[in-house]
Amino acid sequence: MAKKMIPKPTESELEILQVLWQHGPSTVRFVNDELSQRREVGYTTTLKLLQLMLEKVLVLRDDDARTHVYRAAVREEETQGLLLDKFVDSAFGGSAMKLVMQALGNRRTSREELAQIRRLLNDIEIQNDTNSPANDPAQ
Amino acid sequence: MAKKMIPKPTESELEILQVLWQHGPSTVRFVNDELSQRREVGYTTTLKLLQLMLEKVLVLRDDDARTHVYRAAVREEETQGLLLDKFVDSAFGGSAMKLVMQALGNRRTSREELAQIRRLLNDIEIQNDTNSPANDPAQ
DNA sequence: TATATAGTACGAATTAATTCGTAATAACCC
DNA sequence: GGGTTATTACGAATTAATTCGTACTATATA
Repeated sequence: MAKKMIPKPTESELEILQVLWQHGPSTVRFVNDELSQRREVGYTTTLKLLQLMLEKVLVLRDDDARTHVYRAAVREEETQGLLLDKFVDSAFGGSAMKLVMQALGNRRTSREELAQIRRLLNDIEIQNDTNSPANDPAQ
Repeated sequence: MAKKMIPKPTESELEILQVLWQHGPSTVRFVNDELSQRREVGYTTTLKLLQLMLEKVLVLRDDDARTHVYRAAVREEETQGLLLDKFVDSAFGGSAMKLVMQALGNRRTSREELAQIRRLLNDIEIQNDTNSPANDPAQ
Protein backbone atom coordinates (compact mmCIF):
# COMPACT_ATOMS: atom_id res chain seq x y z
CA MET A 1 0.00 0.00 0.00
CA ALA A 2 1.53 3.25 1.27
CA LYS A 3 -0.53 5.85 -0.46
CA LYS A 4 1.35 8.55 -2.24
CA MET A 5 2.73 10.62 0.60
CA ILE A 6 2.92 14.24 -0.45
CA PRO A 7 6.09 15.94 0.74
CA LYS A 8 5.27 19.24 2.38
CA PRO A 9 6.09 21.97 -0.13
CA THR A 10 8.16 24.89 1.07
CA GLU A 11 7.04 28.48 0.74
CA SER A 12 8.65 28.97 -2.66
CA GLU A 13 7.52 25.64 -3.96
CA LEU A 14 4.00 26.52 -3.02
CA GLU A 15 4.24 29.75 -4.95
CA ILE A 16 5.14 27.74 -8.00
CA LEU A 17 2.41 25.21 -7.44
CA GLN A 18 -0.10 28.04 -7.28
CA VAL A 19 0.98 29.11 -10.75
CA LEU A 20 0.71 25.59 -12.11
CA TRP A 21 -2.66 24.98 -10.49
CA GLN A 22 -4.01 28.22 -11.82
CA HIS A 23 -2.59 28.11 -15.33
CA GLY A 24 -1.95 24.46 -16.00
CA PRO A 25 1.24 23.02 -17.52
CA SER A 26 3.78 25.77 -18.04
CA THR A 27 7.32 26.46 -19.14
CA VAL A 28 9.96 27.74 -16.77
CA ARG A 29 9.76 31.05 -18.56
CA PHE A 30 6.08 31.38 -17.93
CA VAL A 31 6.31 30.40 -14.29
CA ASN A 32 9.14 32.83 -13.79
CA ASP A 33 7.22 35.64 -15.43
CA GLU A 34 4.30 34.97 -13.11
CA LEU A 35 6.49 34.94 -10.03
CA SER A 36 8.24 38.09 -11.19
CA GLN A 37 4.99 39.99 -11.00
CA ARG A 38 4.96 39.44 -7.27
CA ARG A 39 8.66 39.78 -6.48
CA GLU A 40 12.13 39.90 -7.90
CA VAL A 41 13.35 36.45 -8.85
CA GLY A 42 16.02 35.24 -11.25
CA TYR A 43 15.23 32.84 -14.05
CA THR A 44 17.71 30.19 -12.96
CA THR A 45 16.31 30.34 -9.46
CA THR A 46 12.92 29.34 -10.74
CA LEU A 47 14.47 26.71 -12.96
CA LYS A 48 16.40 25.21 -10.07
CA LEU A 49 13.31 25.16 -7.89
CA LEU A 50 11.37 23.30 -10.54
CA GLN A 51 14.19 20.80 -10.92
CA LEU A 52 14.21 20.16 -7.19
CA MET A 53 10.45 19.84 -7.20
CA LEU A 54 10.77 17.29 -9.95
CA GLU A 55 13.01 15.16 -7.74
CA LYS A 56 10.54 15.39 -4.89
CA VAL A 57 7.83 14.60 -7.39
CA LEU A 58 5.85 17.69 -6.61
CA VAL A 59 5.79 18.32 -10.35
CA LEU A 60 6.20 16.27 -13.49
CA ARG A 61 7.67 17.42 -16.75
CA ASP A 62 7.47 16.84 -20.40
CA ASP A 63 10.96 17.16 -21.83
CA ASP A 64 10.26 15.98 -25.36
CA ALA A 65 10.87 19.42 -26.70
CA ARG A 66 13.90 21.47 -25.85
CA THR A 67 11.76 23.77 -23.79
CA HIS A 68 10.44 21.63 -20.97
CA VAL A 69 6.90 21.85 -19.72
CA TYR A 70 6.16 21.35 -16.05
CA ARG A 71 2.87 20.44 -14.46
CA ALA A 72 1.72 19.91 -10.88
CA ALA A 73 1.97 16.33 -9.63
CA VAL A 74 -0.08 16.98 -6.52
CA ARG A 75 -3.66 18.11 -6.38
CA GLU A 76 -4.56 21.50 -5.05
CA GLU A 77 -7.16 20.51 -2.46
CA GLU A 78 -5.11 17.62 -1.20
CA THR A 79 -2.03 19.74 -0.74
CA GLN A 80 -3.97 22.51 0.91
CA GLY A 81 -5.54 19.97 3.25
CA LEU A 82 -2.13 18.71 4.25
CA LEU A 83 -0.82 22.18 4.89
CA LEU A 84 -3.94 23.17 6.73
CA ASP A 85 -3.58 20.26 9.11
CA LYS A 86 -0.05 21.21 9.93
CA PHE A 87 -0.93 24.84 10.25
CA VAL A 88 -3.86 24.22 12.57
CA ASP A 89 -1.56 22.16 14.66
CA SER A 90 1.38 24.53 14.85
CA ALA A 91 -0.40 27.86 15.01
CA PHE A 92 -3.70 26.99 16.65
CA GLY A 93 -2.69 24.16 18.91
CA GLY A 94 -4.80 21.74 16.92
CA SER A 95 -8.09 23.62 17.14
CA ALA A 96 -9.53 24.01 13.66
CA MET A 97 -12.50 25.76 15.21
CA LYS A 98 -10.36 28.54 16.62
CA LEU A 99 -8.86 28.99 13.20
CA VAL A 100 -12.22 29.22 11.49
CA MET A 101 -13.55 31.67 14.02
CA GLN A 102 -10.50 33.85 13.65
CA ALA A 103 -10.58 33.68 9.87
CA LEU A 104 -14.21 34.70 9.79
CA GLY A 105 -13.94 37.25 12.57
CA ASN A 106 -10.95 39.15 11.35
CA ARG A 107 -11.95 40.07 7.86
CA ARG A 108 -14.83 41.43 5.91
CA THR A 109 -16.95 38.65 4.61
CA SER A 110 -19.49 39.40 1.95
CA ARG A 111 -23.15 38.52 2.12
CA GLU A 112 -22.65 35.95 -0.61
CA GLU A 113 -19.79 34.28 1.20
CA LEU A 114 -21.77 34.15 4.41
CA ALA A 115 -24.60 32.46 2.55
CA GLN A 116 -22.14 29.99 1.10
CA ILE A 117 -20.90 29.06 4.52
CA ARG A 118 -24.43 28.66 5.81
CA ARG A 119 -25.16 26.24 3.02
CA LEU A 120 -22.07 24.25 3.90
CA LEU A 121 -23.09 24.29 7.55
CA ASN A 122 -26.48 22.89 6.61
CA ASP A 123 -24.91 20.14 4.59
CA ILE A 124 -22.65 19.19 7.43
CA GLU A 125 -25.53 19.14 9.88
CA ILE A 126 -27.52 16.84 7.62
CA GLN A 127 -24.50 14.56 7.38
CA ASN A 128 -24.19 14.53 11.14
CA ASP A 129 -27.87 13.67 11.61
CA THR A 130 -27.81 10.98 8.97
CA ASN A 131 -24.70 9.21 10.08
CA SER A 132 -24.61 9.59 13.83
CA PRO A 133 -27.91 10.16 15.64
CA ALA A 134 -26.24 10.09 19.03
CA ASN A 135 -23.09 11.91 17.99
CA ASP A 136 -20.72 9.03 17.79
CA PRO A 137 -17.15 10.08 18.49
CA ALA A 138 -15.67 7.82 15.85
CA GLN A 139 -12.69 9.44 14.33
CA MET B 1 3.89 55.83 15.46
CA ALA B 2 4.94 52.51 13.97
CA LYS B 3 2.89 50.05 15.91
CA LYS B 4 4.74 47.13 17.37
CA MET B 5 5.48 44.99 14.36
CA ILE B 6 5.47 41.36 15.36
CA PRO B 7 8.25 39.36 13.74
CA LYS B 8 6.86 36.16 12.26
CA PRO B 9 7.77 33.36 14.65
CA THR B 10 9.33 30.25 13.21
CA GLU B 11 7.93 26.78 13.71
CA SER B 12 9.95 26.11 16.87
CA GLU B 13 9.37 29.53 18.27
CA LEU B 14 5.68 29.00 17.85
CA GLU B 15 5.88 25.76 19.75
CA ILE B 16 7.41 27.65 22.63
CA LEU B 17 4.89 30.45 22.44
CA GLN B 18 2.12 27.88 22.67
CA VAL B 19 3.57 26.69 25.94
CA LEU B 20 3.86 30.21 27.31
CA TRP B 21 0.37 31.16 26.17
CA GLN B 22 -1.09 28.07 27.70
CA HIS B 23 0.82 28.02 30.99
CA GLY B 24 1.90 31.58 31.53
CA PRO B 25 5.42 32.69 32.55
CA SER B 26 7.73 29.69 32.73
CA THR B 27 11.28 28.64 33.32
CA VAL B 28 13.42 27.12 30.61
CA ARG B 29 13.17 23.84 32.44
CA PHE B 30 9.41 23.89 32.35
CA VAL B 31 9.21 24.85 28.70
CA ASN B 32 11.70 22.17 27.83
CA ASP B 33 9.75 19.54 29.74
CA GLU B 34 6.61 20.50 27.87
CA LEU B 35 8.33 20.34 24.49
CA SER B 36 9.90 17.04 25.41
CA GLN B 37 6.50 15.46 25.70
CA ARG B 38 5.98 16.02 21.99
CA ARG B 39 9.47 15.34 20.69
CA GLU B 40 13.09 14.87 21.63
CA VAL B 41 14.77 18.17 22.37
CA GLY B 42 17.85 19.11 24.36
CA TYR B 43 17.74 21.56 27.23
CA THR B 44 20.27 23.95 25.76
CA THR B 45 18.38 23.95 22.50
CA THR B 46 15.32 25.28 24.24
CA LEU B 47 17.43 27.73 26.19
CA LYS B 48 19.05 29.05 23.04
CA LEU B 49 15.70 29.41 21.33
CA LEU B 50 14.35 31.44 24.21
CA GLN B 51 17.43 33.65 24.16
CA LEU B 52 16.96 34.29 20.46
CA MET B 53 13.30 34.99 21.01
CA LEU B 54 14.26 37.49 23.67
CA GLU B 55 16.36 39.38 21.13
CA LYS B 56 13.50 39.41 18.66
CA VAL B 57 11.26 40.47 21.54
CA LEU B 58 8.90 37.59 21.06
CA VAL B 59 9.33 36.95 24.77
CA LEU B 60 10.38 38.94 27.80
CA ARG B 61 12.18 37.62 30.82
CA ASP B 62 12.57 38.21 34.46
CA ASP B 63 16.18 37.53 35.38
CA ASP B 64 16.10 38.76 38.95
CA ALA B 65 16.53 35.28 40.24
CA ARG B 66 19.21 32.94 39.01
CA THR B 67 16.60 30.87 37.27
CA HIS B 68 15.11 33.13 34.64
CA VAL B 69 11.42 33.26 33.92
CA TYR B 70 10.22 33.87 30.38
CA ARG B 71 6.83 35.11 29.27
CA ALA B 72 5.24 35.78 25.90
CA ALA B 73 5.66 39.31 24.61
CA VAL B 74 3.13 38.88 21.83
CA ARG B 75 -0.52 38.12 22.23
CA GLU B 76 -1.93 34.84 21.04
CA GLU B 77 -4.77 36.12 18.86
CA GLU B 78 -2.65 38.81 17.30
CA THR B 79 0.10 36.39 16.41
CA GLN B 80 -2.33 33.85 15.07
CA GLY B 81 -3.95 36.55 12.96
CA LEU B 82 -0.62 37.47 11.47
CA LEU B 83 0.22 33.89 10.68
CA LEU B 84 -3.22 33.25 9.31
CA ASP B 85 -2.91 36.12 6.88
CA LYS B 86 0.34 34.81 5.57
CA PHE B 87 -0.96 31.30 5.40
CA VAL B 88 -4.11 32.24 3.53
CA ASP B 89 -1.92 34.05 1.10
CA SER B 90 0.68 31.40 0.52
CA ALA B 91 -1.45 28.27 0.64
CA PHE B 92 -4.84 29.50 -0.51
CA GLY B 93 -3.87 32.23 -2.93
CA GLY B 94 -5.38 34.84 -0.66
CA SER B 95 -8.85 33.34 -0.39
CA ALA B 96 -9.80 33.07 3.25
CA MET B 97 -13.12 31.66 2.16
CA LYS B 98 -11.53 28.67 0.48
CA LEU B 99 -9.61 28.04 3.65
CA VAL B 100 -12.69 28.17 5.83
CA MET B 101 -14.63 25.91 3.51
CA GLN B 102 -11.81 23.40 3.47
CA ALA B 103 -11.33 23.55 7.23
CA LEU B 104 -15.03 22.95 7.81
CA GLY B 105 -15.41 20.41 5.07
CA ASN B 106 -12.50 18.20 5.87
CA ARG B 107 -13.08 17.38 9.48
CA ARG B 108 -15.79 16.38 11.87
CA THR B 109 -17.44 19.38 13.37
CA SER B 110 -19.68 18.90 16.34
CA ARG B 111 -23.20 20.23 16.68
CA GLU B 112 -22.03 22.69 19.30
CA GLU B 113 -19.27 24.01 17.10
CA LEU B 114 -21.64 24.40 14.19
CA ALA B 115 -23.97 26.40 16.40
CA GLN B 116 -21.07 28.54 17.49
CA ILE B 117 -20.21 29.36 13.91
CA ARG B 118 -23.82 30.18 13.13
CA ARG B 119 -23.87 32.65 15.98
CA LEU B 120 -20.72 34.25 14.67
CA LEU B 121 -22.24 34.39 11.19
CA ASN B 122 -25.27 36.15 12.58
CA ASP B 123 -23.13 38.68 14.38
CA ILE B 124 -21.19 39.40 11.25
CA GLU B 125 -24.35 39.85 9.25
CA ILE B 126 -25.70 42.32 11.76
CA GLN B 127 -22.44 44.21 11.64
CA ASN B 128 -22.62 44.35 7.87
CA ASP B 129 -26.17 45.68 7.92
CA THR B 130 -25.54 48.20 10.66
CA ASN B 131 -22.34 49.70 9.46
CA SER B 132 -22.44 49.60 5.72
CA PRO B 133 -25.76 49.58 3.94
CA ALA B 134 -23.89 49.87 0.65
CA ASN B 135 -20.91 47.83 1.72
CA ASP B 136 -18.37 50.48 2.53
CA PRO B 137 -14.79 49.22 2.34
CA ALA B 138 -13.69 50.96 5.51
CA GLN B 139 -11.26 48.88 7.43
C1' DT C 1 33.95 24.16 53.03
C1' DA C 2 34.05 21.00 49.19
C1' DT C 3 31.36 18.48 46.04
C1' DA C 4 27.46 17.84 43.25
C1' DT C 5 23.76 19.86 40.80
C1' DA C 6 21.28 23.12 38.00
C1' DG C 7 21.47 27.00 35.50
C1' DT C 8 23.18 30.58 31.75
C1' DA C 9 26.06 32.15 27.85
C1' DC C 10 27.83 31.50 23.64
C1' DG C 11 30.36 29.59 19.74
C1' DA C 12 29.94 26.61 16.29
C1' DA C 13 28.28 22.57 13.54
C1' DT C 14 24.53 21.02 10.89
C1' DT C 15 20.72 21.10 7.97
C1' DA C 16 17.38 23.08 4.90
C1' DA C 17 15.99 26.59 1.73
C1' DT C 18 17.04 29.95 -1.52
C1' DT C 19 19.67 32.22 -4.89
C1' DC C 20 22.53 32.75 -8.66
C1' DG C 21 26.72 32.31 -11.76
C1' DT C 22 28.76 29.78 -15.39
C1' DA C 23 29.16 26.38 -18.90
C1' DA C 24 27.22 23.64 -22.40
C1' DT C 25 23.94 23.16 -26.04
C1' DA C 26 20.04 23.74 -29.06
C1' DA C 27 17.35 26.73 -31.98
C1' DC C 28 16.73 30.66 -34.51
C1' DC C 29 17.75 34.09 -38.08
C1' DC C 30 20.27 36.84 -41.19
C1' DG D 1 27.37 28.71 -41.76
C1' DG D 2 28.22 32.08 -38.02
C1' DG D 3 26.53 34.76 -34.52
C1' DT D 4 22.92 35.74 -31.28
C1' DT D 5 19.54 34.21 -28.09
C1' DA D 6 17.07 30.99 -25.13
C1' DT D 7 17.35 27.01 -22.56
C1' DT D 8 19.05 23.40 -19.35
C1' DA D 9 22.32 21.47 -15.92
C1' DC D 10 24.77 21.93 -12.03
C1' DG D 11 27.99 23.59 -8.53
C1' DA D 12 28.36 26.55 -5.08
C1' DA D 13 27.52 30.70 -2.13
C1' DT D 14 24.36 32.56 1.05
C1' DT D 15 21.02 32.81 4.50
C1' DA D 16 18.01 31.14 8.05
C1' DA D 17 16.77 27.77 11.43
C1' DT D 18 17.96 24.30 14.52
C1' DT D 19 20.82 21.78 17.50
C1' DC D 20 24.17 20.96 20.79
C1' DG D 21 28.79 20.96 23.26
C1' DT D 22 31.58 23.29 26.48
C1' DA D 23 32.84 26.67 29.77
C1' DC D 24 31.52 29.19 33.43
C1' DT D 25 28.80 30.44 37.66
C1' DA D 26 25.62 30.17 41.34
C1' DT D 27 23.19 27.39 44.58
C1' DA D 28 22.28 23.56 47.37
C1' DT D 29 23.83 19.94 50.44
C1' DA D 30 26.71 16.65 52.73
